[in-house]
Amino acid sequence: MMKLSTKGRYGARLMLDLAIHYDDGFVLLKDIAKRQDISEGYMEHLLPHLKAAGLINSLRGARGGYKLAKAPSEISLKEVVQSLEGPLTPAECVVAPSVCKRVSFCVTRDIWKEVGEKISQTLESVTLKDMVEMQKNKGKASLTYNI
Amino acid sequence: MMKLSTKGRYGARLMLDLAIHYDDGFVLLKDIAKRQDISEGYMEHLLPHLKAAGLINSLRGARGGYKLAKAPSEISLKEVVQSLEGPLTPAECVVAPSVCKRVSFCVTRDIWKEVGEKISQTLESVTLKDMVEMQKNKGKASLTYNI
DNA sequence: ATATTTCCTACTAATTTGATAGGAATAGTT
DNA sequence: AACTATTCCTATCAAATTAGTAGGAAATAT
Repeated sequence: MMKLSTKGRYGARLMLDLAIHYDDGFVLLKDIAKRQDISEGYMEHLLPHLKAAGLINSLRGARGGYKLAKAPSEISLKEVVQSLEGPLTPAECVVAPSVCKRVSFCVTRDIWKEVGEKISQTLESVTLKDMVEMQKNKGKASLTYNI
Repeated sequence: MMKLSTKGRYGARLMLDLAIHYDDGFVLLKDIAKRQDISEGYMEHLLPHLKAAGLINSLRGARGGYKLAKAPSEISLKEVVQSLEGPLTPAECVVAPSVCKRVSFCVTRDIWKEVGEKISQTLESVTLKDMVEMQKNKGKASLTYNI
């Protein structure tokens, strides 16, 4: 149904959490899981992908944990989602022409390609820093209106 | 993986085929299936959705078949995909807030919503007529370069 | 040494996806 | 009226994907 899987969705929240705690050194997965209300065991599966993409660093053992490999302003949501979900295109044929013999004359493929580019652009325009700012503003709003 | 299912992909091709044969009256599913190289039995499952969305008309019995309910220029790809895949949003929470208790303060949700709007805009800007034109140009190009 | 933490692999349950099958209802044709 | 062609409807099924659990090995600080 044209949906992100939990990989992309949880991954975005995980990285936002790391961005919020960017100045706190290494952050425990346990703590992220608790704050984000995501199963620690499942979230563990996301980390190798984020690490392979050069987005996070980790330290094992006591006092270990995870932290961003770059400043929040240097990491776009596109990198995060792409590292977890693969190519941001709505159809496989765009990125792997061999899956369909109609690629050379298929009009829908051209359109799927365009849609993928729009998705990429949108996600690329949002950095983790932007998201932290958005979060701060949300907190302020709820303080103003909900109390 | 942020992909359309075959419903959306096959549906787009089905509707393009109907648009190409818009002046030929009722078109046989059998013929569409043959031209598009899609299993007739499977494609049958797409038609009720397209009909419910008011995009096609059908006639049973001998001399029956399917045809567009409106001119190709009056049908956007968005309507087609949406009728088959449901809401064009990358996360369920955007359209069904009850699935997650974090919606009120979740930043990622705001972003998923924005991405969904971009996808909608892109698909809405393409009509079946546009796609027919694209197809014609492709045919011309292949005639020029491939022979 | 010991406690803590990441890291790695295997397994499993649930859901979704893609597809097939059989026949009922309908509309033209002879 | 009988016949043929077609849409329409429902049930079933296999394969793939997704989401999650479990157990323990490797590494690091104290």
